Amino acid sequence: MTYAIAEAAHRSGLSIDTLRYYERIQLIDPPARDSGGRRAYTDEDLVWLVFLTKLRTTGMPIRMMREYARLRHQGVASAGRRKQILVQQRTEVLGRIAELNSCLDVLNYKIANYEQCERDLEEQAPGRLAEASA
Amino acid sequence: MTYAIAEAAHRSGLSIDTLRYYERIQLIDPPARDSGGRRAYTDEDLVWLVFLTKLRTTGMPIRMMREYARLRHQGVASAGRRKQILVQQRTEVLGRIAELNSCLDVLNYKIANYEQCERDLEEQAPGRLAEASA
DNA sequence: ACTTGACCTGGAGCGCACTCCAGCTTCTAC
DNA sequence: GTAGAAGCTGGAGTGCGCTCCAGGTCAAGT
Repeated sequence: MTYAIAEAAHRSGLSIDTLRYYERIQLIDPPARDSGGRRAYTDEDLVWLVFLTKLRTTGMPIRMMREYARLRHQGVASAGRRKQILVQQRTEVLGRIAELNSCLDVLNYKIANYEQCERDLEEQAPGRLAEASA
Repeated sequence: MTYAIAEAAHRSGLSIDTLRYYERIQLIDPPARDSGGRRAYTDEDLVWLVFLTKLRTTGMPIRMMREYARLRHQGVASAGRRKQILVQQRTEVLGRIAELNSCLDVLNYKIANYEQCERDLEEQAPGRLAEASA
């Protein structure tokens, strides 16, 4: 089973242009072509694409994804380095989540402040207005 | 107490250039100037800067931070809209955290796979090599 | 035969968020 | 009074990750 580029785009969540772009920068191997010279993506291609989108979602720069892709071609010998990249990325993700949680605290604090302000307004006791507008 | 731009940069974690840039695009109000025409940031300026960095960290686009900054000048009347922006951003952050957690699962799965591969190698039973190199 | 639509290529363009630069002024320390 | 550090301005440049475009090919339907 193979997929035309539009279908591969649909299934991977990437755009057609992005698929071609990823190929150009060697994030993905050039897929097979059909008789008319059109790209024909395999399920295997799709699995790799989906994994790439996961790495992208973690914020991994394309440069590093390229390295990972390159290492993959070197087979088992590069497994150590590949694992290292993933472990490093996991650390980044954990850090990022922690960072976001900390920002979430700030947002929640501010929002609570606005809500208190709203309640005060209803009670005609606008004591927190200055605070909320800061 | 006021701070020269270098000190403000240090305390906010932004670069000097970024501080001037934020001023130019009206994310921050032009700070007071000292007798020599140099920027003199107040503690209040710093508080706002730090809050801005929090919003940036959540991934809020500068365009929206600008809107928030603009609304601030309109005082209490804009509190509802400001709260709305923060609530929306909180939703985004929660979504982003969920997304990152899902990617984390993938990373953990892959890493576990590599580790299993390493153990297999030690035991001279390399059955998972193909899987890990995928 | 011909239109239509999906796909092809190489290359240019874009939006974002900075970051850097040249050339100038101003304060501080010696 | 002079050197050096820090700051100023307006504007250009950068890196990233796409995204769009012109001009062409190919295959299927009518």
